[in-house]
Amino acid sequence: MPQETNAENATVQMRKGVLEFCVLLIISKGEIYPSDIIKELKENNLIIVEGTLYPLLSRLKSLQVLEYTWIESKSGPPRKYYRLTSKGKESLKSHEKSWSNLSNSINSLIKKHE
Amino acid sequence: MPQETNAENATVQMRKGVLEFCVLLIISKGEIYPSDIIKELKENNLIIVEGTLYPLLSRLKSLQVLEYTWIESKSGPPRKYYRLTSKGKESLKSHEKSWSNLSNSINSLIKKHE
DNA sequence: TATACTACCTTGTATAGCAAGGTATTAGGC
DNA sequence: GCCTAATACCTTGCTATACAAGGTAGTATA
Repeated sequence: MPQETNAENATVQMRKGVLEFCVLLIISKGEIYPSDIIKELKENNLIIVEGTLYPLLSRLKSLQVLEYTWIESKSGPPRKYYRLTSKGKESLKSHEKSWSNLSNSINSLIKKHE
Repeated sequence: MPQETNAENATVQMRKGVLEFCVLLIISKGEIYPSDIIKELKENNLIIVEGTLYPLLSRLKSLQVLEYTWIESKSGPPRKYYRLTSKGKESLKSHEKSWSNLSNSINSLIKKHE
């Protein structure tokens, strides 16, 4: 149902803009497969679901920001282990700048208006 | 055209999730009309255009987060001066919490992965 | 061999930002 | 008085993307 009025909506909206950044951050640590990316995001209070992550990973793959290798699992079907390409490392850097600019802007707005 | 690959896209995406918060912050300082809201956002490096702001203000009005008064201008057509309702003040508080949670989550992700 | 679990992926819907274009009021030059 | 510019409000159509829900397939285990 549309037109949420409750408080949770604020959180949801804010998280949207930074998901790609968070995913790049996590992948930058080392090769990882989607289900574990979701787990790690949740541990950091950043909720995400499969229907969001898979299209995001595909998009980043087709933009040559990410690449992956199939690796067999000992406890189930094979997994796609993702890593950053060199383009991905550049992209992460620019996300980091964006984040730092954005949080500076907002923190200064907060200071001005309290 | 879709599928931006350049660095600016990161900034654009991130700003999206926090626009409502920024607008509430600015209005919380005192009555203000749309064109001046845009000016103030720009001064804080948060680009926004009319086609984004007017629908946002209407939405917040219909959710009873904002209210406005028409005030005559000495240099042009009359202006809608917006202010927060009591519901709006609550909403601002929850946005502030969301912002603080989100930036904590992300900053801890950054620390972990550097 | 059937069920549970893990892992991958797709489809349809709603939201929201933006580009572009439109209407109306006032001021100022002539 | 009349035309142009400036200011201010608003709408339409498009696109991107997050999510809910549901689907496919490989592996383990009872």
